[in-house]
Amino acid sequence: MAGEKVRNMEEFARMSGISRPTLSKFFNDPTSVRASTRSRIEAALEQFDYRPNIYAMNQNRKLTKNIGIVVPLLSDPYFAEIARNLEQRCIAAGYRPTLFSSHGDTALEVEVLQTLRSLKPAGVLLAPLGRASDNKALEAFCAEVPTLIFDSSVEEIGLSFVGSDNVQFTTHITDYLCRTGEPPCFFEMKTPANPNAHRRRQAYIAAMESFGHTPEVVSVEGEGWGFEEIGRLGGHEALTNKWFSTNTILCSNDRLAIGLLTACYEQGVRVGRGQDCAIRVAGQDGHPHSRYTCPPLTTISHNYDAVSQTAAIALFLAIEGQLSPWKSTRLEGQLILRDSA
Amino acid sequence: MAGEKVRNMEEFARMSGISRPTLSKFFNDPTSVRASTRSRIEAALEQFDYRPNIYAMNQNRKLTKNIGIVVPLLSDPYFAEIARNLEQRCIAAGYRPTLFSSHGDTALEVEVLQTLRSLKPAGVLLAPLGRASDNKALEAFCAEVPTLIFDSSVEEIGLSFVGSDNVQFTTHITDYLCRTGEPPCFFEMKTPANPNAHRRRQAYIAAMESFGHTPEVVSVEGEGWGFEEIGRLGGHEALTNKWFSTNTILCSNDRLAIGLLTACYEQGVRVGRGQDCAIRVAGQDGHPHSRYTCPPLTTISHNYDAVSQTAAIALFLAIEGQLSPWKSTRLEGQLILRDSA
DNA sequence: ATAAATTTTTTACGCGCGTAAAATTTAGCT
DNA sequence: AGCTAAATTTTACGCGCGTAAAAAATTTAT
Repeated sequence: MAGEKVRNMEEFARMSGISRPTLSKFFNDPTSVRASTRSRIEAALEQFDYRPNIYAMNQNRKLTKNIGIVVPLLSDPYFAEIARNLEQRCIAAGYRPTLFSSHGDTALEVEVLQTLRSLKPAGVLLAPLGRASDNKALEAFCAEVPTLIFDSSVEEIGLSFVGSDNVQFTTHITDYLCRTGEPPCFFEMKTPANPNAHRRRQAYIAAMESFGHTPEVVSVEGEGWGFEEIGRLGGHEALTNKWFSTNTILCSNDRLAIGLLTACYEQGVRVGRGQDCAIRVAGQDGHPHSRYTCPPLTTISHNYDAVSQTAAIALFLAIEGQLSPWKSTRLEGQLILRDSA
Repeated sequence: MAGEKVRNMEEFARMSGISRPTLSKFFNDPTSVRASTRSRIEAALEQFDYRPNIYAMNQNRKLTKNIGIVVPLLSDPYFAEIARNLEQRCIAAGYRPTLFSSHGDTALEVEVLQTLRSLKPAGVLLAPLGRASDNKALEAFCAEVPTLIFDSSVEEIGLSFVGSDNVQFTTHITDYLCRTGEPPCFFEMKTPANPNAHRRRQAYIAAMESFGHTPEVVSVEGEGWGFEEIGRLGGHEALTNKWFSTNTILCSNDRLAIGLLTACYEQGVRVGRGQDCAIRVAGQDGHPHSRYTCPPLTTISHNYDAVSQTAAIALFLAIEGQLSPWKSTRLEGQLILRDSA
């Protein structure tokens, strides 16, 4: 690790007494050389400080070891968490992940894809913006680069899709709410950013009807990715105008719920399942912050680990040649019972 | 933009009728060629789909256009937000930023620096882990790569330091709390992750003494970067054992405050400045989430824009040869009054 | 021990672009 | 128009490594 610096592979070949092409093979895949050779190289790496020049490496290689990870909004801890998880898995598998965020902006997402193209990645893990995505650009990109879509599906694009089973999410938590109190109203954005929201609304309606209740959907205005503020403002409006027909509110996602909780606080409405509480609020996503709201938020959580593992493994297999037909994998979530509902 | 693909610069030279060396100059810096030539090249770029191969580009260039951005924990929205801000500034200035997170782990921070080395970046914007950083590794890195330290200072390392004026932060908010109610106790981690926390404690003590009050510091156990949980558990302990000598609590940072608010909720302690409230809680940082706590958190906010602008500009100047002596810039924060205090 | 299979070495070329130096063209100015 | 300064073209080499092919060495099997 420490030791005198070596300028290039040729010099390292001389110093270590191993031919350059063999070293090249080693750095490309350590298991591709005989075990005895490998240990000789590793011993030399201890003595000398040498790392291959990544630019020269990637220049002629048909396939780099780069993997791009793209999320719609890195400042959302949910995406930050899943990105971290994916990043670690890529490193563990010997790839070089690079993190990108579309920052909730269509044009930026397209730019990220452009940047990604020039990185010549072996593969890409992409969570699209959703409704705001430039679908043609996505399609063109997927045709060029092996891309696995996660979180938010966009038709049958890319290698496969891995995400959560939104229908199960909403059905499950709706069922819980119905069994433990008044049936819930559904609180959502009128023009949600991604298709998961539509699935959740539909699942809510279907679940309510199957339980013999009348679904009540409250859709509030608001554009963009500032969900908390949309939830807060929408919450104020809904509370003031008594749009909620029952004392239980299921939010389309946790960030909206967080905003609604703030609105409730600001209107002096007590939230929780206690006798002294006026309404119950539940979210969906298992957002990292949901534990720390007041009251702590009852929600149904993504299986972060399973989603990222499934996505990563599917991409690795595709990169390594194990092509399988397009498939959609949707993982179940887990109900997290807290004080808010 | 759209049009037939061109394989390399030579082919693009033929197609556009402009010599390859001139194109090379153009792609390195568009303003370095005559305006008429520039517009001819830009016209050709509209017709043909060509982007220089970044690997070939960076192979021989003494200085790449890469800039590394390193934060200690990307899943903390505060760092995510400042990283986003820096990223945009780099792009606007014609650089290629790459985002890294140390994920709160010393070994990972060292690994990130290793990875960064092989990227041969023109410069790096680095927010160190702080106490957990491997200072020798940081020093060695800074000696090799132009590095601007931000957020959390580590001796006189790198080009310069840009961050917030923690003394001003704490003095200002302590003053506010003293003027509007009982003087605050100070709530912090016993072994904080970064040096800013020490400055804040000291500034609190100094401020209290200068106002003629007795400082009361409550330090709670807890390791790592799960500040909310540390604040919640420590909050329970402090409330149960009546460690707070006044009804006002100034937290070392917002995430700790968020955890404390949850503890208060769980113990049925009403927080706010109303008559019916038992205690007041304030934070420090202007965390993106602080608006949505219940009650919304009174805090003193970093000047995100100014910090990132100052940091970015300082780095750009250094990269472009305008070397100036090491300097520490600490920017003032702005008090944000909300319901919690 | 000998042949066969595998691995390593030798040799050699090319990737796409940066960059230097000299020759040539173009623009700016009186 | 004529001159100078600046920009562009021509020519040519090199960066560090991937990779192919053939020769040599090593390991494994018989």
